[in-house]
Amino acid sequence: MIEIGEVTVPAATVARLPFYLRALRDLLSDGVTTTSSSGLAERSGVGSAQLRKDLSYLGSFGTRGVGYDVETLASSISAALGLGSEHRLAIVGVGNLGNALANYSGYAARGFRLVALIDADPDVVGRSAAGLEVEHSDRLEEILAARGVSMVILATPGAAAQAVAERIVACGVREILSFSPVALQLPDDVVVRSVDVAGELQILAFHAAARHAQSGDAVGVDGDPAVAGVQPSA
Amino acid sequence: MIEIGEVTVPAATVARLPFYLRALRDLLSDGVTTTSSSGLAERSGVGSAQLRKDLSYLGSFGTRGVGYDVETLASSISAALGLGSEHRLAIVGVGNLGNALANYSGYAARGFRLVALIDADPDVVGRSAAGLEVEHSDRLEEILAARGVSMVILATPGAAAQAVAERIVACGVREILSFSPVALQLPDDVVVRSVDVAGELQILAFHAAARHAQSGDAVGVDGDPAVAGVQPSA
DNA sequence: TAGATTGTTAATCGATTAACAATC
DNA sequence: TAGATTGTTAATCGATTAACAATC
Repeated sequence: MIEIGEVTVPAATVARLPFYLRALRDLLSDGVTTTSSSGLAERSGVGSAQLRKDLSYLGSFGTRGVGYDVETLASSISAALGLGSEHRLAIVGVGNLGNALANYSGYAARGFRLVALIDADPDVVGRSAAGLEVEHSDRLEEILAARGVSMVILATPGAAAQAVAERIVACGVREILSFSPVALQLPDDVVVRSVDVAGELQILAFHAAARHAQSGDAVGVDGDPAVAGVQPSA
Repeated sequence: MIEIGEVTVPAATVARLPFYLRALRDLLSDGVTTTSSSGLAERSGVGSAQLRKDLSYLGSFGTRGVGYDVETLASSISAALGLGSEHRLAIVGVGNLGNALANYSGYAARGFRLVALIDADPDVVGRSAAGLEVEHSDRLEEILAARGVSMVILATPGAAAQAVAERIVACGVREILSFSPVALQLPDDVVVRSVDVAGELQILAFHAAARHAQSGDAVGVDGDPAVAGVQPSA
């Protein structure tokens, strides 16, 4: 659970808010002004009861008998997600993946501003991407402070991740999105979200193995949120 | 839950197996031959009770009073994940991100073999990455069949994702790792894992907002697996 | 034997789902 | 009013945690 003011929002709910927001924005750009919990739920890949329950943690945004105003609900969720204020973002580790993430064009539209690219490799330092020059990690502390970075995407090799993460945290950063496949050991007040591509593939491999064991042996799949044709964020 | 043979494995457990496997491989390369549930749990970023419970779904691999043989346990988890057989992988959508994923060097070591790169953009078709040439999506069906693809990484723009996913599923592929931020509507027997970078950043933004509301307003964080300094896969 | 550590049980906790009263 | 749809309650379900007997 995550408490905001007097309100407590389950972690699982928070993880679904971006889905609702995206579905609402899609509706908006289709010119749809009103939607129901079942319509929005279908677009988001969840059940309508779950959608209504999730929204109920944030407040009461709909009209009984009518549904939700798409624009109002989008603003409310966006506000709940703290997307009103700009979040200044640095990418640390500008290899293949870091570079691809730097070139992602959706940051601004979502309230994020990429303000620094940092790497330890002299061959990478000095290159530019997304209008920024890659700077040397020797100057990490200085750069994070000067640019007011509050969030970091960590895309270094696994071996470097822990040490770099500690330096980042020492600069006061408390939100990290890590692509390094290691369990970072950091203070409890630091929020780390991890994306592990190889791990995701292994989970898929497990499902494939279960499927094969099933036909011929006796296997089935049951109640796994990751197993439905559609499902929210890992 | 996911049933394998007579055994049922909770989805949450499956999602942690890759962490244990990685930690075990790290131990192996450090020359460590034996570990305890608490030692391995710490490396994996989970509690020791959870680790033992997770392993108990797969079987009994340790020795009371002693611990686990690192190599044996790694093999057992690897087998459970179905990494014994090779999984043939295609990347559909070879933009920034798809290209970065193509250049990822860890597939082979993890039992995956990248056998095709497919894109719809004539400017991208014909380029090469990771020793493969990007082929046109007009020939998607033909390519997936000819190469025996069983798993696909989908990294197309959101607008194309649903249609392309349907074609992929029509080819018999049942495991998809999607980087497109849309809720794919696919048959229930298709397993979709989704990675949404912008969504992850939004979740971090929510935590940042909660933190700020906390100091000065009254907010706290409570029991969120994503909130601990270390935590498993999104 | 004494110490250590597993595997499992039972209790707790959190998340999901179904149903429905409130109400537009 | 009749129909529709929300917001919420209560029941179910699944996951985590703590504790401990089994046993090396």
